[in-house]
Amino acid sequence: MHYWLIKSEPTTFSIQDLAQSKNKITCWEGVRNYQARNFLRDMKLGDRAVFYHSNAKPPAAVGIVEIVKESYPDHFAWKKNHKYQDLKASPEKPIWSMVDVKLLQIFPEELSLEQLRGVKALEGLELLRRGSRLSVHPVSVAHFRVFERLTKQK
DNA sequence: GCCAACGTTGGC
DNA sequence: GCCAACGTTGGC
Repeated sequence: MHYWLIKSEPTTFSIQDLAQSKNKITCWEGVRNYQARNFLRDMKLGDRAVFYHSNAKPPAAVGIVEIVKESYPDHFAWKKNHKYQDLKASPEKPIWSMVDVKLLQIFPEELSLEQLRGVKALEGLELLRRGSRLSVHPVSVAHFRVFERLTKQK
């Protein structure tokens, strides 16, 4: 099993929105960065990911999701006038991928970016790297365990 | 609203 | 293939 971190702006799609989705499952559409897309394609059934609210007040890790469907074409890329439309994509040449994720847990208390930066055991986490913008990236087992431990302490 | 740190585009 | 210009992300 592998672990990941996925970012979403809560004004676009928050973890509360996920909690209210049918079966608490959503497709993770709209990734338009090749590196992030490639990580989506590496995701396997049963993998878990930290759900992170970017551009939020405060930015914070807010819960855990499970991958319930492996990568498949992101059809929003050829949906006319859609905000995720990419004119170079088509059903024959999808370019972009998405996965389905299911909510496992909403943290009882958010783990703010500021708080995470203070955790020594999280050193090296991509999210905390200066200038990091990757909206999907791997998290080591050790780092994932730290998130679990931090939520239990509450 | 500012701006650093990217990633992408396109001229050459 | 280089790189300037531009657009985006996302913390602050």
